[in-house]
Amino acid sequence: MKNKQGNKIRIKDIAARAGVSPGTVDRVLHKRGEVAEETRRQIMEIVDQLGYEPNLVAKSLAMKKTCRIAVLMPDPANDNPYWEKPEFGILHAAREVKDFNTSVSIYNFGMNSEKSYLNAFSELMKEPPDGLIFTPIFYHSSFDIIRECEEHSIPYIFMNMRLDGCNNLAYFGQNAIQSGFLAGKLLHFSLQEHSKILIVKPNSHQGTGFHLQRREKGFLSFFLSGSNVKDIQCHEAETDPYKREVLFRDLDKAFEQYPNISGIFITNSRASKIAQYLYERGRKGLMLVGYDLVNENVDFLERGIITFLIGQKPEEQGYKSILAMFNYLMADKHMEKTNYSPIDIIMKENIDYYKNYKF
Amino acid sequence: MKNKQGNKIRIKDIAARAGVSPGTVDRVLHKRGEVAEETRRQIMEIVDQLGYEPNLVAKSLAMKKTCRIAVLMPDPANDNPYWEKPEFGILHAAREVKDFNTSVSIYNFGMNSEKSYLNAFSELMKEPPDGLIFTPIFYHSSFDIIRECEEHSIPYIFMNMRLDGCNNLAYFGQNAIQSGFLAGKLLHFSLQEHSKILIVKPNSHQGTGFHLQRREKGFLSFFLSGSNVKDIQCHEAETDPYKREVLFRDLDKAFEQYPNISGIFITNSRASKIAQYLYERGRKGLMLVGYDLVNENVDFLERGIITFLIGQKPEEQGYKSILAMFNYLMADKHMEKTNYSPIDIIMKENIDYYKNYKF
DNA sequence: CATCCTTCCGTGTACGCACACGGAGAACTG
DNA sequence: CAGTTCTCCGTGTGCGTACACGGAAGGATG
Repeated sequence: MKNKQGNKIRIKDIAARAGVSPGTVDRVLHKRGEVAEETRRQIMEIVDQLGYEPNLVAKSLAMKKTCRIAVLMPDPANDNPYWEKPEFGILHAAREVKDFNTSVSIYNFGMNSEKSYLNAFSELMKEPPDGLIFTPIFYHSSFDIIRECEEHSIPYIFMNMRLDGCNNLAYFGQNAIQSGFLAGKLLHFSLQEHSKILIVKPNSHQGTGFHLQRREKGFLSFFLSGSNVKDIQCHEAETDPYKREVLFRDLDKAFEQYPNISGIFITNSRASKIAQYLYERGRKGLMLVGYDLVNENVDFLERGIITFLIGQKPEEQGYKSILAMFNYLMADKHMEKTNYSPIDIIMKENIDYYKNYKF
Repeated sequence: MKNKQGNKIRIKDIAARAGVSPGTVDRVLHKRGEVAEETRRQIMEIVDQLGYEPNLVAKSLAMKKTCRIAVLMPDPANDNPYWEKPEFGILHAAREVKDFNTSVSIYNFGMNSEKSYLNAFSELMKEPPDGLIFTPIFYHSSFDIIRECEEHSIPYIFMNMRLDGCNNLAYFGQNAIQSGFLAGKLLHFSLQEHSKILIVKPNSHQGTGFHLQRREKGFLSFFLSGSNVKDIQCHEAETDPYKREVLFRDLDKAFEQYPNISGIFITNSRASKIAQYLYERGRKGLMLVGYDLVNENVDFLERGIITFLIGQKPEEQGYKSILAMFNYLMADKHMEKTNYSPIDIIMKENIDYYKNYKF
């Protein structure tokens, strides 16, 4: 039998063994001096020997320290329902850490407005938090934010997106290039030889284009690598999937230009819009690969119009970002700098187990 | 700004509002009577109004109650390295709940020995635990175990495998039929028309065969459904993948009988053995689909000899089983009865994000 | 030798909750 | 009306840790 139960070794026990009072042990454990070297050494020996581990429950109860974590992310209500998912994870984590004297505040901004981004940040800086989690969508302003964080010694974590060369504690998000590569593989897998693929590139008004470019890069690199044994060709179409007329016009044009397209890859989460197009135009049998389990996408996946969705566990990204910051601030626990979420391959046959994320 | 921070409403606050002492509020909250109905009503009103939620940290510190959770599962050392994974999750959960007066003890048995199964159970029943988590591998003995649990009023959770018609609190595991169905889809996807598939059926000495049968059933049901538009044929071969000579002999025989097999599906976690066979025999270009991210499988997946692995997050199954039992015993939180783990589709291109499970 | 400071350590209180104990007052008994 | 029981409620202590405070012993200083 393997027993992993509480050692039940308390500060008091160590004190008794060492013949001192609990206060002394505490001073040693917290390295706040005022203990004779000989006594310190002896106590540390007993600590190591008994394998003392502090009771985190009692610790947090006694701790006066409270910590405030701020989150700066796009508004799920205004822009893209995708952002409900990280928010869901964040709220879940917030509930878990609430009783540990930790509060979480979410500040939202509009994805189309760099100004609202900076406004939300200065709003949260009215009471500087102990740690910041944010999604650095806008390139230049993000560096302003980073600078200000570093001036105030506020540690920060990137969620969902990241910038290179920063002193962020960590990044929780996806490996966009690799996910694009995988998308390429999936289409290659399911298509006949000499097929043609259309890559739909949303002309992003904002900084989020960064991600999309990487996905595309990964996608293309699959077909440029030796893996393209089926000699599949890629074409591109730039459009605005948020505007129905524009999208339909651009897709019509693309199909006119390349009539025998049999696979489509779209680099953002608007695959449902393409699916709607295919449905209305009566084009069947095409493979369609996109990103993210937003409701509309899930619908079309279940109806068989979207073939694959690539998931990235956005709920988990939010959840883990909060917990990592919490552990860093309250327990001095450090983390890996890069934390890629899994690249989930989701089809009609396994969507059921992904669509409602359970913690 | 959305703020999800601690309400900071304590029993003391409620007492002050109601003009009574904290002890009275406590009696009301714990429904242990000795409070005048009028007072009770008034206090409950304030509780609802202020939205009081107990501080779980302080609660568990003050709680005298301790709880012991026992786990009964196959020995990872003796049998199948697969079982290291649920154990990993269990140990992780054990660490998290340790400071909440909860201990976790793991009892192992050999998958080939129904006797060791019952032995381990009676061993753990020497001190009956407050809750039991187990993998009901052996059909009949499992019902003995269940009966004894119910006599002692010990709640139990099925992990990884389950029996129908029981009063288990919950099941954490996979949907074996659906995962087989998905495997069928994957092979169908990646094969040409009129291909032939070989299903390798391990002749399981033990009760674990249950799972394997369901996977096979799901697999076949895909090809029997209208989905088999490519007219792919399935053949079967029973063998013992644990014994190299037997396996090689049986596979040689199968390839002789059906020379143009281009896809193989194996229903348990020994895909690596088939891969080894294909490698040694120089058979390339076959699609091979199997289960579980045990090291050998991961190796062959990375080398491109295994095409797909189906994962089921065994670490999470272990972790969630413990946490669910903990929440049930210590916080009266109830759970869903059926908790399927996701059916992860894993290829060479996304294995990196699955092989080392991170909590 | 009195005074003061330094070094080292013990004691006490608080964190929010659970629960045991006991006490005040009403109600009931003989 | 003294004595007993019962109802309802306040107080106190402990869970394991953090930290403030203060105290004893010893040395330094005048």
